[in-house]
Formats: sequence, structure tokens, C-alpha cells
Amino acid sequence: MRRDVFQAIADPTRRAIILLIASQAMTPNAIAEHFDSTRQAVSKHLRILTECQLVKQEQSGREIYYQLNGTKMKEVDKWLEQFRKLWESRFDELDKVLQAMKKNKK
Amino acid sequence: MRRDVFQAIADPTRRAIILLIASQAMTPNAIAEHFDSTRQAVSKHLRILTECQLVKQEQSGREIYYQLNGTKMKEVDKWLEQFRKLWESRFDELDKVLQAMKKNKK
DNA sequence: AATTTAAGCAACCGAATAATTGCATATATT
DNA sequence: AATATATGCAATTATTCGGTTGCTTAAATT
Repeated sequence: MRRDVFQAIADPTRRAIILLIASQAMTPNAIAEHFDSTRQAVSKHLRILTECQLVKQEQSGREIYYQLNGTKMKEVDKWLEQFRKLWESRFDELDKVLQAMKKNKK
Repeated sequence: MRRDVFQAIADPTRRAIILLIASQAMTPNAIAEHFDSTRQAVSKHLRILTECQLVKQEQSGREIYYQLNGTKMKEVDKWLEQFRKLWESRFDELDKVLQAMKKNKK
């Protein structure tokens, strides 16, 4: 079973969950209330997020608070870093200009 | 058929393709030579990457050069931007310190 | 002690995915 | 013109994925 950060953030529901718990830790039930899907569906997503360490658990009695692991999110950023120059450089802008010139020729 | 950037970069082979053509545009055959998978498999990945606009085509005779679209990569970066403060802030460092203290208590 | 509530686990199902194989099309090369 | 090469498209298959349903465990509430 492949379980890496990229596969984890591929699902839109999981991205929504990540965004939701980014500001504050939440229990599975509380998270599920924000979605149309059932608690079990959310729970499954949480398991996947936990397995790839994007999310940490903090038990408090019978409640389990899920919290985002910022360090792991960094990994995606690290991968992206390789390409940052592609859109930050002016090559990108130059490309846009060239495209515009092509269009105007028509 | 869901076809967004996040789903596109979920596959490790596609990430490898992206990295490969980041520096210079390449034909499907040339790309396929860098992998164990067949040309058709690579071609399929290229189709997915093209559909979500992560990759642009440039035809030259019967050859088609595939080139990375930096602007689209930016989208992932944009999403990530929401969380950047999570690992750039010192909350993250503080968390590490607290974790270390917990361990030392044992 | 009995009931309610929070959460995880396992089996199952339909849809999507990745890869293979075979075929079609168009451009070079001879 | 015939052949070789580059690429795309379609059908098929095994695997994975997302979700539902039902059950179990454990902690809180009554």
C-alpha cells in the first residue's frame, strides 16, 4: 500500500480536512460534521493522513484530537522547491508575452 | 473523471516525469527510455499531465515535445501557502522542544 | 450497573487507476 | 512507393480507492 504525502493530498476531501484542522485540532466527529460524508468515511481519511504522518493524534479521555503536522507538509514544499524558479523567474513572463504575440498574429 | 494537479502529482512516475522534463522539453520516446515502463504507459501519464495542463505540447514534425508548465505548478504552491506559517513559525520549533522534554522525563 | 457516546476495525461494493496489448495515423527515410 | 519511426487511441485486466454497513471496545453519563 503506497502511503506518501502526495497520495494523501490527492483527495479533495482530505485536503479539506487538512485545511479544517490546520487552525485547531478536532475530533473525528467534529470533523465529520463539516462534511456530507459519514463519520466512518472521515475516519478512514484520518487513518490515511495519520499513516503518512500528515496528522498527529492527541488522546483526551475517549476523544481523540487530530492535529496537522506542519513538518510533514514541508515535504511537499521541499519537492516544489525544485520548480520554484520555473514560475518565479522571468522566463515565465517571457513565455506569456510570446504567447500573446502569437495570438495577435492571427 | 477528476483531473486536477494534486491528483496528477500523486503518482510517483508522473512526479519523475515532471522532474525530468523540468529542465528541457522531451519527446515521449525519450522520456520512456528513462523508465522501466513501456512507451504507452508513459504516454498515458503524459495525457493525464496534459489534461490538467501541467504539461504543454510542442509539435515538431512527427515528434511532440513535452514541456513543463510552471504556472500550473504554482497552483500547488498557492495551496501550500495557507500552511507555510505552520512550519515557518516558531510554534513548530516550540513543539519539538516540548516533545524532547517529554522524552527526557521518562 | 445500564445506557449512551466516541472511535476504530473488517468486510464488502462500485468506481477509478495504472499498465498491457493491439491497432491506427501521420511523418520521415530509403 | 514502400518501409520504418513517432505517436495516439481503444479495449482489457488487475489493483487500488472511497464509501457504506455492521460490529467491537472503551470511556462518559445516567
